[in-house]
Amino acid sequence: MTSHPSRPSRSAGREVKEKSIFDAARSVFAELGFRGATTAEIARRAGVPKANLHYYFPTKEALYRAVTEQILTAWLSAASSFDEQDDPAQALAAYVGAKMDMARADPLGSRIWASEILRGAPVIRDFLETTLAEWLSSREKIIRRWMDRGQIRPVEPRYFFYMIWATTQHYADFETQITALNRGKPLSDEQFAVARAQVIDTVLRGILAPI
Amino acid sequence: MTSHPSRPSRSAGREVKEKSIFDAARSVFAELGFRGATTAEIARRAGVPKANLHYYFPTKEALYRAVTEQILTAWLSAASSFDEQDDPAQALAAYVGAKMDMARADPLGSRIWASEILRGAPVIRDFLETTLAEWLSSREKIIRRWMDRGQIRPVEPRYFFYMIWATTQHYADFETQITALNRGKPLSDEQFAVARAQVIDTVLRGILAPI
DNA sequence: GTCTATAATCGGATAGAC
DNA sequence: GTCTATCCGATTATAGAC
Repeated sequence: MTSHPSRPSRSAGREVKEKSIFDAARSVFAELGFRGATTAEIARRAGVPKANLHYYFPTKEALYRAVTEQILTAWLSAASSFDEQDDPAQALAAYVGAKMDMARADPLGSRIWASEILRGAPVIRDFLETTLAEWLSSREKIIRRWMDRGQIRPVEPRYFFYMIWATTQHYADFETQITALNRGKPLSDEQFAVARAQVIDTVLRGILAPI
Repeated sequence: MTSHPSRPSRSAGREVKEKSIFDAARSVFAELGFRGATTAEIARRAGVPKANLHYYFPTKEALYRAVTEQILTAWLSAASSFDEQDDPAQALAAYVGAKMDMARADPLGSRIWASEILRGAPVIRDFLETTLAEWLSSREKIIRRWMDRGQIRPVEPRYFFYMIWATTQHYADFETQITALNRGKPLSDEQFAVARAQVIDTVLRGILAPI
């Protein structure tokens, strides 16, 4: 009975193989985008025959959607790190720090997002227009409250968030360039820690009202 | 004699057609990257038969190299906007402003650069490791001189430049996302002017030593 | 569930008439 | 210089044996 489970989810081997395909897909999509990626290359990196890949994920698009789905889920959980705290410095430092940690922990996710945006966001457009837009609006209100209280300088909240997103994601999306400018070596943990602290500090100094 | 010039450069029609292919290539490479782009789609957008494209640019890679070549040239001319002036605020404001203007004037160039970095920079790697690295080193010295004089706060110059690059290029690379977050409308000239001013202001406040 | 073989289509590039 | 017709390798996906 258990040797040939009709429902694949029962098999532990399935999960392992599915994950290796999934991970390989992430790396190929991150490098080459949806159109540039080939199922042959994904299968090669996963170490499975191409037909096997199509058994687990019927089409290239289904695989791509599964990958983006996971990225949006991860984004949602990280977005909550921006809590409505009373102290803007503390809240912003936590948020920017979390974004830097994400870029470090999952650079591929950031790159797939970037690539999807570059091609016009056909798959995640709805997410951008609904979930992301709502999130941004709600945070905008918090920022404006801080401004009204004189806790931060007056800024246009949207452009302020774009700066945070751009700067933090840059460490993932442009890792190739950063490495090339670092004598060919990826940033060490120590270097990244310095960059992380400096990004937080510069962002805060840029927006906090001088005492 | 002139009706069938042996050297194509003699023909004015050639320049027009070459440019339309070149421009179409820029837009397709910016959206889909080198691998994702197809010569058929480039020819379609240029309004020429595919074979005609291959007459002017023998291979897809030759066309891509011509496109990147132009981007590196544009970068070099913009890089000089960071002059060794005595006043850091003035020099940095000019540089950041110039970068914002570039992102607005030529978003495609920025996107092609981003896409090239995402795939590991096979074509511009040498440029990154030589020209760009040297430029960064020389500017780093200027920044350190300003720090020594107490004109700006102590920062790691490299990460400071990464923030400038990331933030300014974000307006080109993530235009799709920014538009989606702006009720589906691209930033107007007025909105962009606000963003531009705010980016300059925030960067300066983040690094300038409080008086 | 797995994987070799293959169908069907796409994409880069060229031949050769005009 | 231009462009239709076409070659041929690459690519997505499936058939069908195991």
